[in-house]
Amino acid sequence: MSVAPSRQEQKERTREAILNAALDLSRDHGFAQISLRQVARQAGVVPTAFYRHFDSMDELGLALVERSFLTLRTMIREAQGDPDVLDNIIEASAEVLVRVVKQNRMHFAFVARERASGSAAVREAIQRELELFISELAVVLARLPHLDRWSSDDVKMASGLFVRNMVYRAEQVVQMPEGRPDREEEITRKAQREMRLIVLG
Amino acid sequence: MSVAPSRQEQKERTREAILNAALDLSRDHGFAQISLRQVARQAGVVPTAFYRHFDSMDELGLALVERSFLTLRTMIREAQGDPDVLDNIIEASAEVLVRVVKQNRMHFAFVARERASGSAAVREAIQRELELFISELAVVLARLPHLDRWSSDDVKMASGLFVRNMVYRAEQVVQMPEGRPDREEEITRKAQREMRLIVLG
DNA sequence: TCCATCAGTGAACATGCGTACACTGAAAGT
DNA sequence: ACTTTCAGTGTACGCATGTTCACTGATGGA
Repeated sequence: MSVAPSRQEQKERTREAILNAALDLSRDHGFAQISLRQVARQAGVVPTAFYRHFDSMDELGLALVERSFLTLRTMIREAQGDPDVLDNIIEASAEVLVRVVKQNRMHFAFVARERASGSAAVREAIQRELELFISELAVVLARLPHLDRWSSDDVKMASGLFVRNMVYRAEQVVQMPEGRPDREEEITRKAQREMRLIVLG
Repeated sequence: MSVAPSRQEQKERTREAILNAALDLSRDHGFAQISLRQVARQAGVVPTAFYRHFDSMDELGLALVERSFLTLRTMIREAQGDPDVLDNIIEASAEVLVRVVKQNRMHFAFVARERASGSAAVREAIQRELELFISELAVVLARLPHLDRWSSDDVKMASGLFVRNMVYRAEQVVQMPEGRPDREEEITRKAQREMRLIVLG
């Protein structure tokens, strides 16, 4: 027998339901095109209940950006701790990229999609988070054998190229049909070659 | 005294007005979020008149993609003819990029924005055109001093990196405030360094 | 036990939407 | 001179939207 959830717990569950509903609907139509009522319907809640959790769709969007980048940050933190990754950053990071993106397909799809379009608020939030991510990655890259002699500007530039490439490859993985390990391997391989090109430049 | 325009001419003018209205409105809200009625209003035409030119907003979107890539193709054709560009592709192409993007700000903004989001039809059309553009650029790149010994796969990859970089820098130029030649120069310089990094890899 | 809190309800509204339809009147074909 | 064509008009429709408001009833502190 499960105990009755507390008020807080129940509210949190509904909030999650709304976030997931929005993420799910964004997949097909893009976040900017979905309506408050659609989200509420998908979340199994009446439209007005939406306002108990978010003031507007814009706020929902910002919450989704935050949640998505939490995943990305976790990824880079783990990579920093793993000695394998530091020894062999290119091969490892390309593989990690494909794996993590596959596991968090929806979040990456959201970021990749809404980065350039979407509402102004969402777009700006993503741009800011992405800059932050590039800076964080630059710190990791600076400790690489080939790059420890580069100027910090150069490292940051390489980090930027890395991340832009990641975003692009993430788009591909996201658009990739489910049961195609061959396509997946091809993407991993191409990403590796491109990253090598950047780092060995 | 101007002569009365022929039926055809007048129809073409209205078509252009609709295209420009859509491009203009897309700037602020994204193409997918603007309505048929908004476009008609901005074009100075009644909503039902829209149907005399396009079957749906999707078709309007495809027409916009086509028109935007015409600009891009013209650019690369000109670059191919110019000996300056071939001798010195990196410096020249970065400058050309910034200049052309500035002149066709709206078209580039449209492509950059709708590439990842927008309706499925528009998205796919842009993806297709972009692939085509990468192939065309690869032909140009293959004739460069450093790259003439590369495998065609490698050249195409470099071309892909080039174009993705271009799209990214175009996004920046588009978002750039009007009277800021310093920012413009900075973008040109960064783009040059990145392209050099790619080609000399 | 009583009572305040507050997550979720349900009806109502004004508004903007896409599209169907019958129309008008000038241009172009005969 | 006539008739046909057809770009653009004006009305009307059913529908989904965001937001308002008064409400309900279980939770949880007193």
